[in-house]
Order: sequence, then structure tokens, then C-alpha cells
Amino acid sequence: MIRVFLVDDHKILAQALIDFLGGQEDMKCVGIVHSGTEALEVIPKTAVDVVLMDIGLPGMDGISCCEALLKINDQLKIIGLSTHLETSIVKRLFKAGATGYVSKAADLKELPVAIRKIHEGRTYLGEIVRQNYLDDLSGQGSTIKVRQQYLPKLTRREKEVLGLIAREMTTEEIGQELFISSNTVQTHRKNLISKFGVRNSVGLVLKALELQLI
Amino acid sequence: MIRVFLVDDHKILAQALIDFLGGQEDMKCVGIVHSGTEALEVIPKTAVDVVLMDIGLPGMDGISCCEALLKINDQLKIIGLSTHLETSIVKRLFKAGATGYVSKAADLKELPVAIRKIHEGRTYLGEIVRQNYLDDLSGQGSTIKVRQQYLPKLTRREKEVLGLIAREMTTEEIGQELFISSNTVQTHRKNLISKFGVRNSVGLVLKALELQLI
DNA sequence: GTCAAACTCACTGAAATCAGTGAGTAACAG
DNA sequence: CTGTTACTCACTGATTTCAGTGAGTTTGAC
Repeated sequence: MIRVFLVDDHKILAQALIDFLGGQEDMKCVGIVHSGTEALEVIPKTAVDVVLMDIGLPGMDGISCCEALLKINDQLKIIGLSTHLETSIVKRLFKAGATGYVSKAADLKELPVAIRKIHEGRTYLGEIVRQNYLDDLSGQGSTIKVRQQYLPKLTRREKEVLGLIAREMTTEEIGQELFISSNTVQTHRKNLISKFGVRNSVGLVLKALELQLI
Repeated sequence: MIRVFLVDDHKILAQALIDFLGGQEDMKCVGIVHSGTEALEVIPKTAVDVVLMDIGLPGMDGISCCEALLKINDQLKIIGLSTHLETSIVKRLFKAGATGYVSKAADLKELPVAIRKIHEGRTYLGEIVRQNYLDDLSGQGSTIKVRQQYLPKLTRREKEVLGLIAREMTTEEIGQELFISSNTVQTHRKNLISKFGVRNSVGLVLKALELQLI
């Protein structure tokens, strides 16, 4: 069950989204606020997987809010919503750490697809891909650099182990640090290597850097 | 457990740092003084791993203090703290023998990261990297020459091997790539580990990143 | 030509990693 | 209650890395 949180000042649309999400079997709306400041207050206290964030919020804008939220909890997945498609804004959005974007003009069916993809740690771009592609053709060089593009989900323990590996610690030392058997650390290491599709600890470190764990 | 010693005249900030460090499992604050002269008196008598040193101290400034401390005990690791980022000061700081720098404006989360890195004999620059980068862009030529100073010189072959290690290749594969025996690659790897003072290939990769070899 | 540095290679032995498999427990949602 | 996910642990065996030592060759500078 994916826990979705909504940040949108258009209360009517917001209500519609809640209803719509309620119709999806594998997700539910666990909360809603109507401004960025409220979001910063409520979301950190709530168990949330994915945040749907209107970019065109009054007061604090969605992008700043996005940054602030990720500073508090970098595990949060954020999808930006906006009325119109503007590549410059979307670029800023991704730079702020969001991993998905859906236009309000898009078909409502897109939304659950996007939410599921983001929740799996992937990204969702929707129409932007095409737009971006066109920009590239026109020589603008405005490719969107998406954070955590193909990086799989890691568990809490895996992240801890990964962080310690990246600090040049041996399996034995990590075990002592985390108060678990070195065998267990081995397992986590193996799973990490497998999840990332890398060949050894060196590859893991490079991934840790991508994930900004170190 | 990393033993941290604090030298800072801003008592409020100092107290905040103590509290914060107390929250870290692998480090503790073993002492604090509010001036350079006190530092020179107390630190040599105390078992300390890392010193957090405010550069803008009244009386004896942090940089002189840094030099003096290292003269007494060259095993000491020192991180400079300052309110504002001035490349000239940071340059002097590193010249005095400090191995890390953290801006007070930086996120508090940076600090434990810096402390751990320094404690492991590595260096920490934090925001300076970016600042340095910006300087480069503006063509000022005021780049900080930390790298050459604290990263040993590598031979052509060593750099090649390092680069390939950072691409997840095994010793055997590297040998094939460079048309040399794996034994030779072993030797290069060993020399690299020794030159950098790191513990394993993971450390090498981190150094390779510092050197911007990858 | 001499000297130093870099590059090359080999051997040993210990330590760590990598790969595969199996399996028990705890927490949690449906 | 049941199924899933995360976490835990163990055992085996192969491969790789790490550490120390020694030594021959090439290259380039003085």
C-alpha cells in the first residue's frame, strides 16, 4: 500500500484527487494540506511514501518546499504537479530533488502509473520527455538531470551497511559497528551488489555517491 | 569512539555543538576551551583525536594555534571552523596543517561526516569545493592548491591502474587491459594504497574521485 | 655513465570479498 | 490468520585483495 500525501491549494481538485486515489487498490491518501508551510509542518510527522506537490502554491512555492522536505527526509518521493508544462520549471523541480512530474492537463490515468513508478524508486516524466527531446533538437542543451534515476529501493539496514562500506570498513568492523554478525553484513553486501547490478564494493561506493549517502 | 575537542569562543554555538556531537554514537566531546592559549595548555594533556577549531578566535588566532598544536603533536587532526568562507584564510589553514574545513553556515549534518573523514586520515573540504569551482569559472585563478599538497604524486601507470580499479575491474582484468602481469598491477595497487594512506580499494576510489580521475 | 625513478615481475601467506543456498524470526498489512 | 518484507545468521567454496619482500629492466636527467 502506497501512502500518498497531497499538497495543493485548489481544494476542489484536491478532493477529486483524493477520491480518485481512493479508487486505486494499492494506494491511499494519508493526508492533505493546502500550503507549503503546512506541508513542512505535517509531512515530517506523517508516514508517507509519495508526496504529490502542486508547484504553483501561494506563499512558499512548491520547489522550495520540495527542497526543504527532502532535507528533512531524503527518502521521500515527490511528484510535482502543475497546470502548464514549462521545461525550465521542471528542471528546477528535479534539481530540487523531485523524481516525477505530472501535468494537470494530463489524463488522470497517468497519475497512478506515475505514483507506482516513483514509489519503486524510478522516475516519471510523462509528456516532458517529448518536450525535452524537442528542446535538445533545438540545441538548447536543456536535458533534465534526474536524481536517482535507476536506483533501486534500499532498506534501512542496507543503507547503513552501504554507508559503512563506503568508509573503508571491513565486513567484520561493520558487524561490530551495527551489533550484528559479519555473516549478516555479508548478506546485506551481497544484496546490495545484486540490487545495483555492480560487480564489487567499488561499484557500491560509486552508487553510494549517486545516492548521496556519503 | 572518536574523541573530539572543541576550541570556540562562541559559547552558545559551542554548547550546541557539544549536544549535537553527543547525539552521534561514534564520537564524544572530551573537552572544550574558549581561546587559543587555553587550547595550547589543555589539549597536549588530553587524549584527543580530532580538534574542532574556530579560526576567528580572539587573541591568538586559530591558524597560529593550529600550527603550534601540530608542532607538539603531529598526529592531531584539526578541522577549521569559520563563519565566512574566505579562500585565502582556508589556504593558510591548510598550510598550517589542518586537514579539514567546515563553514559554520554549512548544514550541521556535514560536521560528523567531516569528523569521521578527518579521523580516518582523509581531508574534508565541504563547500570549498564548490567555491573553488566557482572561482575557476570566474577565471580568478585563485584556486586552492590543497590537492597537490595533500594528495601524493602518482606516476602515469598508477593513475591508469587507479582509474581502472574505479571502474570495478579486477586486478586480472586490469593486467589484460594494460598488457602487464597481474602481479604488476598488484604492486601498483599496493603502492597506491600506501601512498594515499587508505585501507583498501574503496578508499582508492574515493581518492580517485578527489583527483577527478573518474 | 651514473643515478634515481618508474616499471616490471614473482612468491608467500593471511585476510577479505564474492557467490550460492537455506532458513528462522519479527513486524506489518490485508 | 496469512502472506510479505526486512532482518538475521550460517556454511561452503572460489576468487580477490592485502601485505611484505626482493629483484631485474627501462628511461631520462645530470
